[in-house]
Amino acid sequence: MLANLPPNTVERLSLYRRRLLNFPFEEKPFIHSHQLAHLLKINPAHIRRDLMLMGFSGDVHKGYDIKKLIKKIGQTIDCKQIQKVAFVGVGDLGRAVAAYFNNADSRLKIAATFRLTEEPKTQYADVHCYNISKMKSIIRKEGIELIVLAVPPSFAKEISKTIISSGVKGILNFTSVHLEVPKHIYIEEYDMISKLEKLSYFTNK
Amino acid sequence: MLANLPPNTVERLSLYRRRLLNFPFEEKPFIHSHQLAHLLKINPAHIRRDLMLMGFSGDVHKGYDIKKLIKKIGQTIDCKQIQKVAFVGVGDLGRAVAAYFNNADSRLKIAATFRLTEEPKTQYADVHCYNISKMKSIIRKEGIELIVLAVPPSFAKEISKTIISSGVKGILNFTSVHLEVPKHIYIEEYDMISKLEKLSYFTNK
DNA sequence: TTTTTATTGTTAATTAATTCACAAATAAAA
DNA sequence: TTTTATTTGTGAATTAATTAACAATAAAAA
Ligand SMILES: NC(=O)c1ccc[n+]([C@@H]2O[C@H](COP(=O)([O-])OP(=O)(O)OC[C@H]3O[C@@H](n4cnc5c(N)ncnc54)[C@H](O)[C@@H]3O)[C@@H](O)[C@H]2O)c1
Ligand SMILES: NC(=O)c1ccc[n+]([C@@H]2O[C@H](COP(=O)([O-])OP(=O)(O)OC[C@H]3O[C@@H](n4cnc5c(N)ncnc54)[C@H](O)[C@@H]3O)[C@@H](O)[C@H]2O)c1
Repeated sequence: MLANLPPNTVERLSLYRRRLLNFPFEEKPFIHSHQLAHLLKINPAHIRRDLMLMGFSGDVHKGYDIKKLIKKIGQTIDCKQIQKVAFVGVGDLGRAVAAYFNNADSRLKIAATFRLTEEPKTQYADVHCYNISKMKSIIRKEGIELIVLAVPPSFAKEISKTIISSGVKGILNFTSVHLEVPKHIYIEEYDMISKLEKLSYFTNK
Repeated sequence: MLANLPPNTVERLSLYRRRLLNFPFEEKPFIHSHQLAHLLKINPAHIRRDLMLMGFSGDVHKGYDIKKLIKKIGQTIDCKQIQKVAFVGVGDLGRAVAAYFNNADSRLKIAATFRLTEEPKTQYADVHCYNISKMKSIIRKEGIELIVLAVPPSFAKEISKTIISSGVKGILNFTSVHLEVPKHIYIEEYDMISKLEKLSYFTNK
């Protein structure tokens, strides 16, 4: 359980949980590996293997107890205490992610959002939206460890420097800008266009 | 070049292109594998291998000619003719992706967007925004092949049925809902929260 | 009761992805 | 001219991810 899980397993466990939370488990409290696999379009052996890595067991006939599984995934991948997240840049993308995030059950908590001006709104995702100039002090005061960065590309580099010097542990970078970060900061990037272009390539054979 | 490239290579080639398009190649027309690798935080051998798979060669001392490389990536991963894309759901997320998309250079073209009502705006990303009721006929009339789906979860299943029956080839599904699609339709899903939860897991060791 | 059927847990096998390592090439330095 | 230093291109090695396979189990059917 405390063993180091492979990155892909961690990501899948998170996906299993989200799907299961949307599953009518009050009526159907158990699920088989092939059923969950079907929902996620992956191989059933994958699921059994991932759950095994967590040390989670199902019933050989009933399958997996969904409530227990959701709980176990939490114990495995969630941090022990609440870990605070800030959104830097709350335009279309930041707002979409923040809203989506607020529905998700986990031990991550949005503690602040930052943008250039405080107007016209001072709250997003039920937390205060501060002017970017207050970012460093608030990250420190609140003990924010994770950042979702979604500012316009032209500001990304400059803002990332402030973020890094505030002592965060991880950044999910949505800007397409290369950020120079020290090794102890974990950075994850994502590009939706590359997904679309991949889709295009493979639909054209 | 027409060889089947590994999925991860296709995705990376797209990323290389986006980074290179943001690179000042008018002043610095060549780039070395280790420089590009640094920008993308990957291994230089990775880059050399991916370019080799495309059949692209660099100069052993100057490195890779950036303009030529961008062109070669296009010839390799872009479709031959323009391939049309529609955005179904143009809320925060759909708008963010559509706007980002419009900056990106490729042979994909947003041909229409759809949402529940036509008000208050009838254009997004410079194309007309139609009422969802017109989706099927417009997908067919325009020959739209790819869909970016970003509607509220409660509508996703129903809307996906219409999309499928319209004869598209691929769907990039941002809703967290399981969609039943026939095998000949390529579907790609993405979940930002699982990325954040992964970030959380690995920043906590 | 016995047989059939289905599913888990797990090891082994396979496949895919990544990285290493180095020959070949050649510009720049000595 | 000769040496040194780099960097590409690529096969080989390694590592990670995925899938197959099946013994063990026990419910359900016969
Ligand atoms: N990776 C992807 O797939 C992807 C997809 C869409 C958008 N993007 C990128 O995400 C970023 C945000 O996109 P968007 O559509 O939400 O943009 P947007 O213009 O709607 O929002 C930008 C946000 O950043 C804030 N901001 C602007 N300047 C700032 C500053 N100096 N300091 C702090 N905050 C500032 C604005 O107040 C606003 O909240 C862009 O960089 C865009 O290119 C990436
Ligand atoms: N995968 C992820 O990481 C991720 C992240 C954020 C949001 N999401 C999901 O993406 C979707 C969109 O999120 P959002 O924040 O943009 O939501 P939103 O409410 O801002 O936008 C929804 C859009 O869908 C349109 N719509 C509503 N009902 C419709 C119908 N019946 N037919 C056609 N269009 C309809 C609306 O007009 C609007 O344009 C949601 O399902 C959300 O859960 C996923």
